[in-house]
Amino acid sequence: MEKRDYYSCNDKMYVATDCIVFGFSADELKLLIFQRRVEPHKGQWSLIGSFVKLEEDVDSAAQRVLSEITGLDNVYFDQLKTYGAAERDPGYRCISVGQYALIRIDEYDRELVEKHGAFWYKLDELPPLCLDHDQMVRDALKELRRKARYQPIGFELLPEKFTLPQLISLYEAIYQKPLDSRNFRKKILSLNVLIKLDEKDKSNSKKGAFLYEFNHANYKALLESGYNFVL
Amino acid sequence: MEKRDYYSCNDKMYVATDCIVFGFSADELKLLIFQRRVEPHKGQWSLIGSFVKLEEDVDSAAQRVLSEITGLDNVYFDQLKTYGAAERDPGYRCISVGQYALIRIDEYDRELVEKHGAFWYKLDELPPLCLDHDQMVRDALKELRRKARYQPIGFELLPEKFTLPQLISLYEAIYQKPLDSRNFRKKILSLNVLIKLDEKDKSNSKKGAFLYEFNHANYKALLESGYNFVL
DNA sequence: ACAAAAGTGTTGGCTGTACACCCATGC
DNA sequence: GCATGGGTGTACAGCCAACACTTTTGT
Repeated sequence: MEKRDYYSCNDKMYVATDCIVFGFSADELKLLIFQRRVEPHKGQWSLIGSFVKLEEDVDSAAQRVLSEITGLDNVYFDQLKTYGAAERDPGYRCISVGQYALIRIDEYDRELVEKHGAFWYKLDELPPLCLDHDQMVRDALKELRRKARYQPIGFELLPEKFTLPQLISLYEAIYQKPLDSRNFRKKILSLNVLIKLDEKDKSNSKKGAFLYEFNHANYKALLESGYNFVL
Repeated sequence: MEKRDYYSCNDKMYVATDCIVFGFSADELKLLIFQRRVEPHKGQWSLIGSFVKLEEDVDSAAQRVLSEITGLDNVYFDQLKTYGAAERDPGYRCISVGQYALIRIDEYDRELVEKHGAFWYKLDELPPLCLDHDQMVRDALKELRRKARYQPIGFELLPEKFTLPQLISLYEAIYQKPLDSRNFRKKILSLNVLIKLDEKDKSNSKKGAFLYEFNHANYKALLESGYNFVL
């Protein structure tokens, strides 16, 4: 960046971005964490993050990190909030922009993840994390629950083709409580954002469950014509 | 800060915080803005903000700025989102944590505000703002609308004692549409978070409207016992 | 034939919304 | 006595929540 610095009488500091990466498999919500590779707190469990570079958007930094560790390029992610307490990082003054990401757990690159020393942990078996990362996880889970009610972001956690029992089980995992399958089906189908396919998935039952796809066009139309639906 | 810098091979940058300051008077939502005093874009209209200092929380920086300009110490504010595009500020690489604040417009220090060259503008008569501040205002308004539905933050914009017609008019200003006063009264009174006083405010009518106070204890209890109310 | 998961409808209660008139007072 | 804003009640509709049985098919 060859620009003049107009602000040089003020303080500069590090800006990091940390990603709270959710996945879903075997009816459980999982989180991707790894062991910190820099001092201080080297070796402690940590969210996946990176410092933001001078010539890089904060969002690009999150995308870069996600892509480095999972091998995925088009991951859904969104900003959570920024953690800016003066003493949050003993390494030096550093603020962190928390972002939460949703990953189709069957698509990520297992080798790449392992090469980086990263692991998927069940949400309720998470070890303690370094710095304020535990707080970030709590905040992200709250935001995921909030957002999943108003936008069908849950689909980001499932494969392209999925069954209704899978979808129900995902929402049960997000809200940590059992849902009534009849009511759930009624609601979700009435939105007209699912395309029923002619295939069945028989991996979980002899009868087999019909596969569905998400209908992006209808969803967009729904949003534009007054989005007052709740899942 | 006399600490060792563990991260010195990474980039440092400026961190600013900008406040989207809402007020309410004469049935209109207003925003506090001022003319930027530093290059580049000196003299252009801008939100109220400051660089964050090394030894200062991001939130403290926002509080400091609000207090400097309005003379108020206990202003309600909350984080909106962080604006981190690499090219957002031509002065140098600088990310900004946007925070929105709600102010009782009758309590702030008029002289102090004027001394800083700040003004209250009606939301729909706002001049163009510098950098990405227009976007911040749009985002803040959206968040204010969202949040006002689930938490009675609207009260932060009214004096300690207020009338129901005032409260209705505030919500009409926030949502930019007329509300049905009977339904609004029913809903808000059923929450049991208002204390009816024996005083009337006769400044707007000969009959006079009863004054109310916000009942913080009942509100807290309501929140704790499963907060499923919507205004 | 039986086990195991998938799929399907109805009802009652509650909540949001639409709607119009009387009340109190100062002038 | 009249003009102005403050305050009140009812009826209908739509939505959410509760609830149990039939279907399919592989073994």
